[in-house]
Order: sequence, then C-alpha cells, then structure tokens
Amino acid sequence: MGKEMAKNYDPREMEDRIYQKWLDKKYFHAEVDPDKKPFTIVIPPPNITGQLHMGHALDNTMQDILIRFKRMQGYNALWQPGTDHASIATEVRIINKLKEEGISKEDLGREGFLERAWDWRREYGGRIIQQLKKLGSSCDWDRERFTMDEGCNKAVTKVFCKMHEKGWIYKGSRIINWCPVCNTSISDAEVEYEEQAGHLWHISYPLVEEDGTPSKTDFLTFATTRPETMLGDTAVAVNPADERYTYLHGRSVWLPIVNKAIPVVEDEYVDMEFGTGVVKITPAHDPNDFEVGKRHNLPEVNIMNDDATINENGGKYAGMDRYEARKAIVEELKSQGLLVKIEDYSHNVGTHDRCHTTVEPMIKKQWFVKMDELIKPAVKAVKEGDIRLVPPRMEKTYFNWTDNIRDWCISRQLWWGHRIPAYYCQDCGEIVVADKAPSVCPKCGKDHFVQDEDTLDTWFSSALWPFSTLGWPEETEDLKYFYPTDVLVTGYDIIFFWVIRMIFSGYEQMGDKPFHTVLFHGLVRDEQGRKMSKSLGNGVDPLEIIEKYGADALRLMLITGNAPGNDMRFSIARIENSRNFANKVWNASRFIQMNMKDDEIPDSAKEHLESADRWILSKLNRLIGDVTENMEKYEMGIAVQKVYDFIWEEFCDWYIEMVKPRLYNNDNADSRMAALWTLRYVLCEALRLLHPFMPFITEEIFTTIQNREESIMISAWPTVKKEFDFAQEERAIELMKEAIRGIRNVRTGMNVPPSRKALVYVVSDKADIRDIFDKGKLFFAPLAYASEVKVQDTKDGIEDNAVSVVISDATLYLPFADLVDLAAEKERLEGEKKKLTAEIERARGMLANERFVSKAPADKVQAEKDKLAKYTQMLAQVEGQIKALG
RNA sequence: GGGAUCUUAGCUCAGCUGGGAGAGCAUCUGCCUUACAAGCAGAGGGUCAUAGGUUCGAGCCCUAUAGGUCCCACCA
Repeated sequence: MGKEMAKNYDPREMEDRIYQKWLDKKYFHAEVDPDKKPFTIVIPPPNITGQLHMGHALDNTMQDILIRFKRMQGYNALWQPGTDHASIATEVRIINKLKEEGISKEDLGREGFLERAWDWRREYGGRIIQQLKKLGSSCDWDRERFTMDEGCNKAVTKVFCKMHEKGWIYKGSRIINWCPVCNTSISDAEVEYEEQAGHLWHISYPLVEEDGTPSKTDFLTFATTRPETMLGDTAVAVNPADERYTYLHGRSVWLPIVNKAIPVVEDEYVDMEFGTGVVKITPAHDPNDFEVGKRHNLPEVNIMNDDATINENGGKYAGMDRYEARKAIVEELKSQGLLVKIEDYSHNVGTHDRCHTTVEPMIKKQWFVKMDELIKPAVKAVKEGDIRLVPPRMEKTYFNWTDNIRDWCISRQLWWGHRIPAYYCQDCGEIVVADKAPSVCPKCGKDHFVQDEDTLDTWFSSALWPFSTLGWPEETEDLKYFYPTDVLVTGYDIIFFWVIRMIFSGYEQMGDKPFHTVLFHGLVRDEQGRKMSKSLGNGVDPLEIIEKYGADALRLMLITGNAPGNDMRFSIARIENSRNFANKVWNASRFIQMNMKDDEIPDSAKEHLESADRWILSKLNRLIGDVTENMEKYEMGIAVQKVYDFIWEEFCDWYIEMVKPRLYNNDNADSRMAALWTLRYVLCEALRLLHPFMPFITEEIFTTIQNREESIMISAWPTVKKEFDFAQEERAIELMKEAIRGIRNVRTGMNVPPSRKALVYVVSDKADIRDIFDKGKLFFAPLAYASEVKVQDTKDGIEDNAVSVVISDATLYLPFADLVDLAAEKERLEGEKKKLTAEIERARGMLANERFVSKAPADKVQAEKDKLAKYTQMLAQVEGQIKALG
C-alpha cells in the first residue's frame, strides 16, 4: 500500500521538497539533442534590484506552463534564465546606500564604485531567482546568465563595433532628454508624460529699431510655459504664411535680460491658430526649437548645467535652480512691463520613468543607433507573419512605434553598465571604436588613449538576450540548435523597450528572427483595479500568497479567466477558490488511493468496463483533444478552465459518485477492478493535463497514487485514444444525469417535485445480482434516492423511453414519465423540433445556394453538410421522443 | 490630435473562425451523506452600454453615439 495521504491538502509541506527533487534529478536541464525537436523560451531577465511581484508571477507562470506542456509533449524544452543588470535602477540603489554611509559615488571613484556594485549584485542579485523557484519555474538553472557576464559583454562589444563600422552607430550632438537627478541622458522610450497644472506666461519682446535699439512702442507678444528658457532664446518664429506678421520678415526683436537682438525667422512649424502665432525659439532646450534652429542656422545657447541649475550663459541667474530662475525671471519681466498676463494651463510634462523628475531637453554629444535601416526587417517580419503577436491587436502598437521611429540614444552617463568601447587619442583627438584599447593611434601613432566614460543603455544588452545567452558571438552548438527560440512571453508595456529591439537585433546579428511568437499578458492590478505600486503600498507579495495558499493556487488563479494582453485583477476570493480546487483534487485522489488498498490493478480490468466507465473515458478523450488544441493556440486560461470543470464536475461529482456502489461491493471483482482501473487512469491523465498549471500537487499525487518515483513532469502529455471513443455511452449517461438531476436528494426529501420521484427498475438475468438489489446491498445514487425499486429479470413492462444505465451485470431503468413533467417535456421537445427544423432549412438553403457552395472555403461547406446531417439525425430523435410521449 | 481597448448576472471577469449566454464570488433553500463543510444537492438572477445596419441567424461583423481604461504624439 502506498503512503497515507493527509486529510487536507497542505502545500507547505510538499512544494520545496518536490522542487528540490526536480533539481536533483536535473529535469529542467536541456542539452543539444539532434534527435529531439527543441522548444525554447528565454526569460525576460528580471532586474537584479527586483523583488518578485505579481507581474513576474504572472509572466513566469505563463512561461512555465508553456515549457512544461512542451516538455511533456516530447520537445527538448529549454527555458533559458538570467538576470538584467538594470543600469539606472541599480546605480540609483547603490548611490542611495552609499548616501546612508555618508559617501558619494565620486568619493569612491569609478573603480571603487563598481566594486561596490558587484558586491551588491553578489548579495542581492540572486534573490529574485530564489523567488522564481518558489513559483515552480522549471528554468534550466545550469544555464543562468547575467547581462553583464563575460559572454554578454563580448556580445555587446561585438555588436557595437559591427554597427559602428557599418555606420549605424554614431556619435553626435543632438537634443536629448536629460534627467538632472539621475544625471544621465535617457532615450525617448524612457520619457513618461504626465499631465501637470502649470501656467502660460504671456511675454512681450520689444522690436528692434533700425538703429539697433529696442523699441519703446512696438512689441511682439507670445506665450511660453517655461519662461526661464528665454535666456537661451536665439530667435522668435512666425509662420511665413501669416499675414499679420509679414511686416516682421527680416527684422529682429530685443531679448530682454540678456539684452541682445535676435532675429525673427519664418517657419512652417508655427501654428498660426495657437496663441498669438509667435513662438520663441530656444534651440538648446526644446526638441522642436532645435529642429527650427537647424533649419535657420541659429546658434544654440545652452543655459543649464547638468543638475538643471542655470549656467554662466544665464548671467546673473547663474547658479539658480531652473524653477527659482523661472520665478525670478518672471519678476524681472514684470518689473520691465514685459509680462502681459499669466494664464492657468494644464500641459504634459516629460518625466523620467524611473524617478519622475521632469526631464530637461539638452544638447549633448551622445551615441546613437541609426534606426531607419535597422527597423526594416523588424517591420517586415511582423507584417508578413514571420513573427506572430498574440493577441494580434498588439501589432498596431508595434507599427505605431516602428513608423515613427527615431534614432536611439544609447549612451548613459552612468558607471554601472557596459562601458562604451570607444577610445579617444589624447594627442590628436582620433576616436577608435574597438573591442580593446588600441596600442597606438592609427592617425598620430601616439599611445595616449582614454576610453569613453559613458555606459550603454540597459536595453542595448537585453536586445541581444535571445542569442547572447546561447553563446553568441561564439558559434556554439547551442546557438545552432536552440536559435531561433520559440515563444517570448512578456507584458505589453515593454514592446518598445525590449520586444522590438530584440527583433531587429535578431535579424541584424543572426540573420533570423529571435522567436516566432510573442505572447503578451497584461498588468496585474489590485482588487480595486489600481496599478500595484510601491508608492500606493497596494502591492500583494506573491511570496506571502505562496506561503499561505501554495504556489499551485497562485498559479491557477493567475491563469484562469485571463485572456492574452488583458489586464487582470488580483482577487483573494479567486485565490481561495484555486486552493479549494487543489483540495478537491487532493481529496478525490485520496479517495481513490484509499479504495485501491493493496490491490494490484491489472490492465485486463479494461475488459470489464461498464457504461459509466466508458462515459468518463470518452469525456476524457474529448477533454484531451480540446485542451491540447487550446494550449497550442496559447489559450491557457480556457484550457485550464476545461480541466477544472472536468475534474470537479464530471469526475468528482458524477463519476466517483456513480462508481461508489461498485467499489463497496466485493462480490463482483471484475466490476470493482474496472472501476478502480478507470478511476486511476482518468485521474492520472487528468493530472497530466493539470500539471503545467499546478506542478506541485500533481507531482505529489501522481507519484503517490502510482507508488512510483517517476515524475509527472517528464511523463507524456495525454493523447486522444480511439479505443476510448464511446459516443453511445456519452449520450446515455448525459441523459441519465439530466434525468436524475434533482432527485439525488430524495433521501432527505427536500426540494424535489413529487412528479420527479423516480421508480427505478433493476433488470438483470442473474439471480445473484437481483438478490443484491433486492436486499438493498448495492448502493447507487438513483437507487438510494428512488421512491421505489423494482427488481426483475427482464425488461418486460418497462416503457421504451426509460433511461437506462448499466451497473455491473444489471441495467437500471428510470422511466421518463416518473422523472420529468411530461407536459413540460413535450413542450420542450416541440420547441426543440421547431428549432431543428429551422436549422435544417437554413443549412439546406445554404447548400442549395450556388454562390455559397462555390465561393466559401471547402471546410466551411463541409461543416454545413455535417451540421445538416447532425440536425437531421437529431430531429428524427426528437420526433421519436415526442411520439413516445404520446 | 492619432490609435487601441472595454461596456455580458449584485461584484470580478471568460466567451477561440457568427448558430447553446457561461465561471468564480455573493444571495436564497436544504444537508456535518465514511474523499472533500476548503464540501454536497438545488434555486434565483442577464434586452450581452445605446441606436441603426449586414445576415436565414449577431455578445461576436459594420456604422454612429455615450461612458471608462490605456498607449503614442504634443502647439510655444
């Protein structure tokens, strides 16, 4: 006899133990194997600063479900794990820690700082990995990678050099987004716009008279949301088509405070409808103005330091913070009578997505990736279906970005990250981009080189993740075998940051897509539907949930009723329901385990299957087909719902109840064995279907019930078995279920309409069987709840339309008339007949329609034919039943 | 300004290529029935946002309207 199962399901006792077993047995490990087809997923590498949150839990649950499913289907499944160095996030974290010690990163110097960063990474970088394990993630941990490990470093350097050589990476002065708090440039994707209440200051600049002095009477008025930038104004602009201002063409205005003349330029960019139709132009601090400045060859006056204080170009305002300066400048303009009015104004302000500081557009020398050519294959891939996005609507978001792509600013003024492999000759200024510092300058022959101080955007290395983790730039066997990977699972919020960049990097570096499918999920929100965030403090810690309810319950909750790409709400009620389901599975298994006792169940038991057995086996068959299909289509939420319904309703509530009398009756060994065999078989198959979703409990039961060590996770995914197709039985039992619904509680005498108290005939030609029923030894739900039981040896006297069910060697007949309200039933059938007749007419009509038959796809036409046949058959049945009812 | 998406039972949400309106929770009734009260047997509850259209047939497709959410761009 196998081990005793505890009365209640307790995940705490089993999950860590089972996970350790899987690790010990190396089930997660994948090696190149030419005989097997690979299935590969690369993990979206979590930040080393990260703590597991519900988003990770969902993301990794989905990946684990897919990889376990494919592994069971016989694929060589590799789930490639790793972590991301997360340059800004980590650097900020370490700086804060240093601050507590009263030191700054400059105090430590670059080397010292990096030492601290690596220490930090060693200490905390593995934390999230441990948390992923709690979830049951079947990653191949032997292959764990880090975006800054040696191989990834090589990949990054190689890509940088390659693309530089191609001219696709360049250094240039551009207007970029500057975060004054993080002290670094950031890319467009990292800017988050926030609606903020602000003001619109209406300001006048005097026109410049012919003698070069500011006019005392003629002014030009315009509005601005950032008055302090006037210090850097180098022009004002009007639309060339604006007739109000033709007189200004070629003239200048006087820039107050700075006290110099700046030209009036004409540019289409100015919207005549907005405000006064005049715009001040600050090329160094506004992206649009920058463009205007380029077109008109305007000087660029940078007025700010890196910390967003005013610099020496700001004259007496130098040293002031940008917002103090704003106040002071407004005051001064007011005192000069140049401030016309102040209006309340709400507008969008760009902020840094990490720290939410208002970004300052500035002109800086930065490294960029040229996107126009690089993006082309990435667009083509999705357009032509080489890469499939699930759900397809994500394509719109994707193309929205690719169509408006701008060059990617990749340099960051940070220390934690991949240092840019560019070297500057101190003697002649030559720039050399190479994987190592050159020994001598190719231009002047000297050897004084200094490496670029900047590091690369974190996403530069993550873009290479699908192939860098497999060994690129080395030509490894892994790479040949596992690349392209199969499915990428991630949130729709990082389409721009990551997904697109991986796709174009894959095509550019590998000449092939990084994966064929991207499966998106949404955000996990709190119970009120708010985004979970640290500042709100409404985050639910997955680890606490796992501790209390088990990883299986958490996983099931996350995946049920969750459609791809849709946000979902966290709900403790649904967690409880998931846990209850686990308990249900546990107890059903315990019941089977108890009844198996010490018995060996021979396979020959199959030869004595009874109708209830055939019914559940047939149902199981259908389930296997459906679930597999849903899984292939990434409809995991639907798949698991079907497994859930099957186990709880069909298997537990019906089959187990039907089979109880046979288990308790020791007089018919064949019948009992057949029931036991079916119980165990169906349970094990259902456990396999459930395993990707709830790996721990299924493993525990699977090994216990079979009293074997063999793991469910490496067992075969169930397939549809022709031998278990029993359409007849399915119909019979479904009908019986319908008939006895409502009378199951007859014993308690409640809630059952009198007309439904059933008279049950038990028919058997065997005397001993009749005897069992006569003496009430055999328990079966309809019998127990029946108003009367008649035992006889032939079918004589039983109406034709009685519902029958075979138990052991007896057949039970439940006369329809006793079970249902005949008048109501007749009415229902008449309705049914009407419906079917209409359907048949429709199908006939469609098939008679030449246009439909000739133009519709063949399978559609076939489907109609099938329907016609089916409906015709059903109609005959219904008509028969009506006739039988009289 | 452009785009996406949602509106289905009291609540939270599924509903795959048009053909049966569903789940969990909540509510009501009755049950401690030897697998399970983390349970069992039942019941009630929906004009599928509104208005049109296509179709033999619409929760699903089209158009418009209202409201919500999100993304992108951004006019000083």
